[in-house]
Amino acid sequence: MVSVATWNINSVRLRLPLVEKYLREEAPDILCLQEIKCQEHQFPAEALAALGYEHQAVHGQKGYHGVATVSRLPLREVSRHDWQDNGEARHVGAEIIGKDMIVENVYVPAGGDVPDREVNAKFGQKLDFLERMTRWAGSIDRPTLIVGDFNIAPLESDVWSHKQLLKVVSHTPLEVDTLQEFKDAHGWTDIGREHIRDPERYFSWWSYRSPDWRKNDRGRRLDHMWASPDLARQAISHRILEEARSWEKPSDHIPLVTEFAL
Amino acid sequence: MVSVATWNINSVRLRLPLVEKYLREEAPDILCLQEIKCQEHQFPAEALAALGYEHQAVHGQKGYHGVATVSRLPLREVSRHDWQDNGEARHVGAEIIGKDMIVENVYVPAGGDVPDREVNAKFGQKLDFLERMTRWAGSIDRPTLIVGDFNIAPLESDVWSHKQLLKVVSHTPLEVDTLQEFKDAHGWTDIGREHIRDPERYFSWWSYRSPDWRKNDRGRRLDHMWASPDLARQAISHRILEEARSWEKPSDHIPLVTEFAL
DNA sequence: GTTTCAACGG
DNA sequence: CCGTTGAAAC
Repeated sequence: MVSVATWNINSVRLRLPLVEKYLREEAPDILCLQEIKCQEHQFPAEALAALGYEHQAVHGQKGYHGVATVSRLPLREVSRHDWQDNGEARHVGAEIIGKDMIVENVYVPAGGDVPDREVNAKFGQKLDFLERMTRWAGSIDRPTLIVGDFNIAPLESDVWSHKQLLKVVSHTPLEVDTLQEFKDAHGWTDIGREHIRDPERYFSWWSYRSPDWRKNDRGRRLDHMWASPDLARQAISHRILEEARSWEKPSDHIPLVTEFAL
Repeated sequence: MVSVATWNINSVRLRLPLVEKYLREEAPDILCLQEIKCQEHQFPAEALAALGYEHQAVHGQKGYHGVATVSRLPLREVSRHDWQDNGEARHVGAEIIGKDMIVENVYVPAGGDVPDREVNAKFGQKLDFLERMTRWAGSIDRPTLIVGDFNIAPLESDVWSHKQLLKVVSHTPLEVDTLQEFKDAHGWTDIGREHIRDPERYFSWWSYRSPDWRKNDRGRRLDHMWASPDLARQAISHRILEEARSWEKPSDHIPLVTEFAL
């Protein structure tokens, strides 16, 4: 059995107590964090090692972005893709020793406000990032799990209002199509949606700007766990921790976890 | 009996819990705050009124400086001097209704790093401020108490090292002389030094930068309470609360309080 | 060292 | 709304 979790933590230093709480209470074997917002030497490596997560692959940068995979199982960092080719720390790949699984931890760019690559360079960069991921996906030759903040909610049931979000970055048809191309390039299985099936409501993020997140529930599913076909068949459970959105000083994202019969 | 306190609070919003603690435990009739660092609409008026300090004269500005006098006794704001003539909120004057006392609450500019008006405009502004106060002092015709952060430590026993601070802004002979001219212009009595007499050590401020403030004790007396001659004769006690420098997330200044037989 | 602001990114 | 940086001020 191997359990893998993913969580956009929005500053791992500020929210170290929440990460510790999560690891203590949920105890996944592997936790993939995005938006750690720190450099590698600032990552709370000892605090997480003290909880048993002594195997770590951290790709940080100053102030923005940054991803980290921490694990109770031995792990070897195998890649740091820069799919935007701009030096931002948005990916780290790790091999889980003795488990025939590669864990790709990714933080797709948010893409700015205007869904038009002509007027908003960030939107173009987001699409470029996905297109380069798609090219990369064709070369995968080992059972792979890719998780993280994809910053796209592909299904109607992935957002609180399909109609109101059609022109909002994260749910535009162009982004959804571009993500679908990535999906097809390797035949990924969307594990989350295998277990919480469309059209059931499934959100992983609620904006800080929208007050009373539980009552108004204006969420989106921006975080994902996708597996290679063979690996996906080993996924035996998947759950999300909505209550984490109500913790003291929360991240705007919640953790997702999948258990594999490995 | 009327007790008046003064405290440079270094952000009243951030340190509201400390102000509340002080008011609950020491219960002066009047508290003069400096460096409230907020606009008037942001001042925690209700919280202080709830403790009985419902009479308030607040002169705030965005982000910097700002003074406030809060009182359990009825009070009427009577002046807001701009002795720098640059719009900064560094003074508020209030009449204590039925007590024949004007309370002038002042925050003298710090004066920058270099004690030379030619190379450091802020030092010149500080001296200008004091000179304009001196001219104003000649016109005082009612029993007056002037308190606040004067940003000058005039006596040798007002600093941890007279020799090492002779060229440090706050203790230069030029500042001390300029302050003395202000003192002479009205015949102010330095109430603090009436009760904790030179050459006894008397500090009201310890820099955040100097670690272990209690052990190294590199303090200065920057905060003062000066009274008109007749009023000074009514001062029956004066004390300082050094322990406030050790409170959680403290101001770098401590509160001073004087009790008057009025 | 501590707090403020402004800018940026989300 | 929340977090980061970097400058300015004390």
